[in-house]
Amino acid sequence: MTDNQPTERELEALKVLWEHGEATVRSICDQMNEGGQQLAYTTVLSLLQVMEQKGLVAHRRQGKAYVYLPLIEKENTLRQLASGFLERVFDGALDEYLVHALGTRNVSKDELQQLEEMIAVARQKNANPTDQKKMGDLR
Amino acid sequence: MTDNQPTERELEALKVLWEHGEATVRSICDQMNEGGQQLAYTTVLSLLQVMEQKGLVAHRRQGKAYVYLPLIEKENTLRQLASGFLERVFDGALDEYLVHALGTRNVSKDELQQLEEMIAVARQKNANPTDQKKMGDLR
DNA sequence: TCACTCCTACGGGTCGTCCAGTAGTAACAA
DNA sequence: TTGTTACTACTGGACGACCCGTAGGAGTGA
Repeated sequence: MTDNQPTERELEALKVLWEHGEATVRSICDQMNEGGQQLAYTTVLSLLQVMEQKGLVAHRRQGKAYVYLPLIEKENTLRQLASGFLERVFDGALDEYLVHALGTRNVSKDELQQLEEMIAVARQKNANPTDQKKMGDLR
Repeated sequence: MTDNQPTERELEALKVLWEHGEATVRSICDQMNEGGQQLAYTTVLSLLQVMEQKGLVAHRRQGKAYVYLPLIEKENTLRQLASGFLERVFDGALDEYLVHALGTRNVSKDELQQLEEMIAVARQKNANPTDQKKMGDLR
């Protein structure tokens, strides 16, 4: 049913909806344009109409305006986008991705800290305490 | 001039060219189809013709066939794609990206190890910022 | 009633992706 | 020579994503 992945532009609109729960076309348009780009009102309206056809959003009338709300869940969507991109561009090699992402800009100390914590968590998940067949090569 | 980023399909063709240095349309087509998809020969040819117009590749005649070669560099291209995606989808939050990418599948011990090493390198760079002002130009 | 301002609907343009159909050429057999 | 096979490149068009100008409807104040 809903294996329809949003395009990148559609994702922008979804972000607004996820943040606010629901929003009018005008409000979505304004917020999408806060980042510097200038999309016409009708462009955003068309976008939402297509998205509704795909089952990504729904709308209800409020006065003379439409209020749109998201139908798909944020976490799932982002996860699928992240892994899809990783697969298509870096053939699934997470470290390859990271080395390029890290190469672009300076990463703050805090960010590095968070990354390390995430890796620690993943490592714990990985380690299955019941079958420690091998030596203690915890690094 | 060449700020023309390749699309995802174009990137597939570029990967083949980066790996082999240069290749005929037939050979590129075959290798793009190894992953399971089935693109028609003419599809790949059209793709390459468009890419040539964009300045991403060039070709020379070899017998009756065309041999294409890449005009843009791999590392730079991947870096720009990685950071572009990160920016557009995750608003630049590397940890956000990682938590979703990690959530999709199991990450091997080796991969985690490599990730940690990369973070260690980044941390060092942070501590000693004088000698990588030029990182962006070099690779 | 008229002008103004907001809204949605509609049609069309550009670009990326894809391919069927077509035409050219070389090799080889009848 | 003729025609068949097996390659090649080229052309035109379909479709979806993205974008917007314009038309038309509805409310509001003068």
